[in-house]
Formats: sequence, structure tokens, C-alpha cells
Amino acid sequence: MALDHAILVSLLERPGSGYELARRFERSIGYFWTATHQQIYRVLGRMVADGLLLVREVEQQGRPDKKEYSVTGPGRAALAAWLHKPIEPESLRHDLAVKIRGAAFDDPAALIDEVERHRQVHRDRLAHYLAGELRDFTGPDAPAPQDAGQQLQHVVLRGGIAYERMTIAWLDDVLATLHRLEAAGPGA
Amino acid sequence: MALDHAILVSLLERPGSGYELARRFERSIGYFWTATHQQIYRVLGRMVADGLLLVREVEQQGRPDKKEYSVTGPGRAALAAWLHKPIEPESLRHDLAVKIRGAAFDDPAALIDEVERHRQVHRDRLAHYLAGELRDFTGPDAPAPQDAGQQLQHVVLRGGIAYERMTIAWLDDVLATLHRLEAAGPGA
DNA sequence: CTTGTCTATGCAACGAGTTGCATAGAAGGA
DNA sequence: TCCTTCTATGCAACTCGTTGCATAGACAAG
Repeated sequence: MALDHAILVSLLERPGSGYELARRFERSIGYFWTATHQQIYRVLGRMVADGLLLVREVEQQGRPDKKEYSVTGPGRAALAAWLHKPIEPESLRHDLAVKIRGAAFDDPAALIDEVERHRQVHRDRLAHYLAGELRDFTGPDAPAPQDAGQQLQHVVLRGGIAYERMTIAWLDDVLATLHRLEAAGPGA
Repeated sequence: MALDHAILVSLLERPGSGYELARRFERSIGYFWTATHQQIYRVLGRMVADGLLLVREVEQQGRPDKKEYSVTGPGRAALAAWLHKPIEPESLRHDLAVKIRGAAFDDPAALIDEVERHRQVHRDRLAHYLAGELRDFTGPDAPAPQDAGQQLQHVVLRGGIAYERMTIAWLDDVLATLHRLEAAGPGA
């Protein structure tokens, strides 16, 4: 149930509606956890029923009304309990790696376009992360004395940046390998 | 259904039983995809029903009999079709990052042990991968002229190595941040 | 001869995640 | 007026993944 905890963290950082949460999961939180709005609304309903969250109807002008969620005492306690409980180191789920090994039973060169497309996506993500870092942490407009929350957000963002850089370098390695195989013998 | 494809790739590399597949998913395939034996047996049954795999009963001595699975023509075709179809670049699912951001609402220093434990796991994995690389690819006992399959397996392994190195470096960064917060103000 | 371990296979129940579909208010442009 | 886009919420069906449980053959140790 890590989505519950991701929602608790996000709502503690700032209360918001299901819609706003969904947008955050496309942005900063989405660096390390993803969720669709359908999933978010379902979980929000359950967490309110469990007393972990509070809902407040907010009337808006120029747009539909919304429900703003915030974390209750029990919600905060549930997060603290999870924080103190060890978790299993995550295991990778990397489809592209399956494809690369599978390419041995097909034409390796046919994968080149796909790998290049993935590399471009990771380049874009890296650029997006770096822009966010400059805006929120290292740029001239960033708040100078940063509190614990900001420092922790920054170190997580640095993790995302390191991940994208590593992935791009690895995909370059993959592409070099595929080109070498293509040159050596097509369909061997 | 990427588990299907991971199974197809693994069985093309070498036919085997569900039990053997489960062991492989704890080792080489498990570098980039995980699955329990329960899941594997269920999917194997479905894939046989769909004509993607063949089963052969194999009598053994000194241990229970087993069922050996191998890939059929349609199975190979299904894999090829998947290889030629673009996939979405994977999104991260990183519980520990959620915990790190959540630590802002608890005691950041309380996370230090947990992060150090994770770092040790990643150190162990790195050592395991490096030993495998030496044994299968770069050591004196490795086969010298490597075919396409071996080169592709090697580049995937290099990806696992790069991932573990990056993760260890990032966890060092996280630990430095947590220690800094601890020194600055406990419970601030 | 019982207990434990390794090999080997599987079911059942549940929870997590995805996909498709549906509704509706407000604004702006064709 | 209609069409599209953005905000906002949600249900239903399905698939994928996890957890708990169960069985059983072969061997080794006590």
C-alpha cells in the first residue's frame, strides 16, 4: 500500500484535491511513484473511510467545485508507523531489458529505433528535472535557507537526476552494442 | 503481460521447468524482472493453453519428476510481435524515496539505519553482478568469441551494474543529507 | 523413524494497478 | 450554437501481483 503513504506525504506537504494529486503524480511525486486519477480517487475514498484523511468541500469560481483533502492525526500516525517499519529494497521492472535480451531471437538492429526513442524520453526527463532543480533549489530565485523538507525533496530529486543520467549512459552502451551486432552480421 | 515475454526469452535461452524458471527469476532474469513461483506456474499453464509453450514430462532420478517447457513457433512469433511493438518507458516505483520525503514529517535521523541497510543490499547485489560478469563475460574462463545472445546478456548486466553503482552513490548522498539534518537540529 | 531441507507443483483469496467508460461545470473559439 | 479544452469526480471490469496454504518425492542427519 505504498500509494497510501505517497498520498499522505503529498498531502502533508500541501493539502489538495484528487485532481491536484493526480497532477502532482505526473510531476514531482511522479519522479518515484505513479498513479492514475482513478486509482487516486478510489484510495482517497478508502482513506477517508479509515479516518486517515479529512475532506472539505471547496466552492470555486470559474471552475467546478472541488474536495480538498488533508491528513488527520491518525493519518500522520499511520505514516510515522510505516516510516519506522523496514521495507524490502525494491526490485527492478525493466521491460526494455527483456526486449534487449529477446532481440537475440529476432533482429537486434530492429531495436535501434526503439532504444533511441527511450533515450530521448530520458533526455527530456533529465532536462525537466534539471529545470526543476534550478527553479526550486539551486537557482537565484530559490529560497536560500532551506528547511528539512526542502533538503529532503532536493536529495530525492538528485536521485531522479542520477537515475536519468545513468539510464542515458546505459542506453548509449546498448546502442553501441546493437550497432556492433548489426555491422558484424545481420541476422546471424 | 511482460512476464509472458520474460518467460519466452528465458525459455528460448534454455528450456526448463517452472521451478528452474523461478530460480532464474531470483538470479539473472531477476536483475530486471521478478516473479514468484506461484505466478510463474499460473502463467505457464495459460501459455500452454494458448499454444505458446510445449510441456514435456521428464522423469528424474534422485528428485521428483518435472515438466520441461519449451517455446513453440507461435510462442516465438508472439515474442517477435512484442519486440516490434513500441513500449512505454517505464516509470519508477521507489518506496524508499517516498520514505525520505516523508521523513520531513517525522524524525529524519530515524531513517539512517534503514537507508544504510538498503545501501548494504545494493552493495551485495553489485558484488554479485560483478562476480557474474567475471565468470561469464570478462574473466579468463569466459567464452572468447561471444555470440549476439551473450553480448546482449552482457549489456543488460552492465545496466544492472550501473544501476547498483548509481543507487549506492545516491544513498551515500541521502545519508550525508540525513546526518546534516541530524547535526543541524534534532526534531526541528 | 522422525525431522528438516531441497526439489517440484499448484490452488485460493486478496490487493494493487490498468483500461474503458461516464458525467458535468466553465470558458473560449468557430 | 456547437465543439473543444480544462477542471473535477467517479464506477465497473479486468488483469497483474502478492500472500497464505497445501501436497509430495527424495535424501540426509539425528
